[in-house]
Amino acid sequence: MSDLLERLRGRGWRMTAQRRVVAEVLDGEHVHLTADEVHARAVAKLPEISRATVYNTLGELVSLGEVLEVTTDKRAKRYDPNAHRPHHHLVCARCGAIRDVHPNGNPLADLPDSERFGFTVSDVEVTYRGLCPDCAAA
Amino acid sequence: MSDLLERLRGRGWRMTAQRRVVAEVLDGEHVHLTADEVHARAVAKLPEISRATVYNTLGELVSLGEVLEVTTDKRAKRYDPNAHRPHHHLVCARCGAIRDVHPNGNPLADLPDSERFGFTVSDVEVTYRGLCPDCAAA
DNA sequence: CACTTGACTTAGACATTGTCCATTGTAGGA
DNA sequence: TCCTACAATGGACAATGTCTAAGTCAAGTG
Ligand SMILES: [Mn+2]
Ligand SMILES: [Mn+2]
Ligand SMILES: [Zn+2]
Ligand SMILES: [Zn+2]
Repeated sequence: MSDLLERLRGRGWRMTAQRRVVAEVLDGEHVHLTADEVHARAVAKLPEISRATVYNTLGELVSLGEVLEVTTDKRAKRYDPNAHRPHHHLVCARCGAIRDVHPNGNPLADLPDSERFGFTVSDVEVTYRGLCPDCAAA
Repeated sequence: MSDLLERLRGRGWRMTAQRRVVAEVLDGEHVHLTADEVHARAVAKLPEISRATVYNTLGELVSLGEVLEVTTDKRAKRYDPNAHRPHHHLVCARCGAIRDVHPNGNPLADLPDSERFGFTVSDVEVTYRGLCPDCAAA
């Protein structure tokens, strides 16, 4: 994550202990934490960090394009550090586990003009749902 | 919507003024109202209907498969009476307008086994985003 | 290194969306 | 018409997210 911290510093970010900790928490593959989960993990490293700062920092990271906001469930937004390789999501309907996936083809091309209603279509999100191996076994 | 009411009566639903009004509100093409929007429209027809009843009734309609829950924005769930023809959604990123769309192809087939991580994949949701004609003009 | 300043953090109030429960009301059958 | 199980109600509560006023501090300046 020092890559991320370097980029942020280069963008004029003031480097604080709080921001460093949030950036550290958002590291890894298939990481899709809610704001409160980020806060809980950040508190473990920096007990006095506040909820508001976690929300603020996540919002800034999203604005900067360094983190994606994903809404695979109807409850809380999730924050995804894998912002550099476009991808979609596979979600377990039972336990909520989320994996990054890279489907073949281009779903944008599958939407004919007659189904665009004059919209300028620029983006598409695909969410696959099913049961993860553990939940399917149970 | 008397189709819907007939089906519901056939399923043993007790018919109340409240349920009738909620069913009436959920009629039409490209209808994707939030619970509070449904409540506001229901109140116009039946002033004493409560918020809890609207939530309860929507939940029941979803359980019965007569209405779909869609989460095209990160705020409130939306309720979609078009539950009988599978479809996806096209959303204006600026004003939130939502249209039902029917893309070509089968996105499930575009997810290779190597990208399924052992999941049993059963469903896929596709959300197209862009600007509606009005918002693109502005 | 000390100073300064505006950006950052904090705690908690507030807002929105949704759920739950005890009480009251009523649809529909006997 | 009466009964009763099911439904509606209002309000408390919960979860998630936003906002603000006041205090704090990173980092540039000299
Ligand atoms: Mn992801
Ligand atoms: Mn729809
Ligand atoms: Zn699972
Ligand atoms: Zn629009």
